[in-house]
Amino acid sequence: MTSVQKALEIIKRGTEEVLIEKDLIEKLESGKKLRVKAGFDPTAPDIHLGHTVLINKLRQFQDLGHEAILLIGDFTAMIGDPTGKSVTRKPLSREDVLENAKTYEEQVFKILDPEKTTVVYNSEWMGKMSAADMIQLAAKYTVARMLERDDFEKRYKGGQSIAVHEFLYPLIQGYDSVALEADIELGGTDQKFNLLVGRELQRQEGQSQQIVITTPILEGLDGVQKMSKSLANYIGIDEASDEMFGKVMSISDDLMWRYYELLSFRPMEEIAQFKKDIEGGANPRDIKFLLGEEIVERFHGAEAAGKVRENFISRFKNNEIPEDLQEVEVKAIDGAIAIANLLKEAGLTQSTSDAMRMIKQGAVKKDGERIDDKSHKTAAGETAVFQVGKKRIARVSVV
RNA sequence: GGAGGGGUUCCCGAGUCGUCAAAGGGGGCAGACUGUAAAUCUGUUGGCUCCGCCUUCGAAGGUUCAAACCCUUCCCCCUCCA
Repeated sequence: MTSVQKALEIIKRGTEEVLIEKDLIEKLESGKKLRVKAGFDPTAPDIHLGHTVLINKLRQFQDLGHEAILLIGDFTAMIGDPTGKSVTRKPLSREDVLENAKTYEEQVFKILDPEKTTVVYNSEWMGKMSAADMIQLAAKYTVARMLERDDFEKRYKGGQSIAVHEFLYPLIQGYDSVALEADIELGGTDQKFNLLVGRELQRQEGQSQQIVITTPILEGLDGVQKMSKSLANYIGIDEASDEMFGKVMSISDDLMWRYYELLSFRPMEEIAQFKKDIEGGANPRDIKFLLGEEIVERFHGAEAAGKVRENFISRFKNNEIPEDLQEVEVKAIDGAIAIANLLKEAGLTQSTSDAMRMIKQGAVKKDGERIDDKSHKTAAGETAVFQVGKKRIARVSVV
């Protein structure tokens, strides 16, 4: 296998589409250091593993010796979001954008090598553009072709509104590729249209057209819907190591392979071997341990990764209470507090009604002892570990 | 501008004056079984000072002993016509 073939194999792993593969091979064969662009809107600074699929791909290019260009879409973010969501997002202030971008960079550099990454802001060139320039840019694309975009088409046919400025977003994103002379652009599958506009604009400028590589949208912990904060099915890269590990352990075995493909840097041959091991009787849980450890190591370092498995086993298998758990203080009324109120005040249940339900269902434990008496009280001065189910736990002091 | 249809608890979706905190499904949570997997079974899914009470059915008023269901006004959404 030639080095180009090897590179191609790494690049294609876990991607949805590569357009056009033949041209990619050509670019790789040229031996040139390729400029690989990936854009981010600095609107939501909290990155979760779903976002890292793309960043991982960028990292792989870095490892292959190419130049990673992290484009922060500060210009676009300041105008507002065009994705056709019913609620128009409020435009961000310059300060918000810069603040978010900074957070973004910090998080992204847990995956990317900062030394080999070029960070650029599209306000750099877009901010200088005059109205006349903008019109000229708009002249390069037709309405008919704009309407080819999936969501535009749907909305147009469905009689829903499309604001004129929404047509400008693909153009701006495409122009970014012209300004950067990108060889390759990475994006989620939902970005495909925008990425292709980049190719078209580059062609008109007489540039070599960028290769478009789309990555799939990662499923969340439920294995069905896309990972997102609002669906509460995500693993944030800032989460505590035990938490992160626990969440990885909670995914289904089927989903594990998806995560391996998109989130792990282990070679695919090794992953294939894991599958064989399981067929031969290995416990899938142990293979999942390895995935969890790799992910924890990436975001928390080797030391943290060395401990998570042990913590996990002692807590869930041996039912031990973890050492560093959340400490909460709760105020007593007349020298004591009823169990339902304590749980609610400690944030372990949503309401006292919810707490009552949990008690009835046998989900509540105090220092490891199940509590099924809802009139149970805890006196002021007492400190105990309270649990609701397996996941909610805290050390509560009554004051 | 004209005609019609609709807004119900996290989502979908029944209900159309009392027996409705509101069927059913989905999702969530919890218990059992496990590997905090899957599958399965069970329970639960507005709030509270929790064997009882309080507040919900787009909003505000009104009729009634009693309304999610009837009336009025308003807000929003959808379909068709122009």
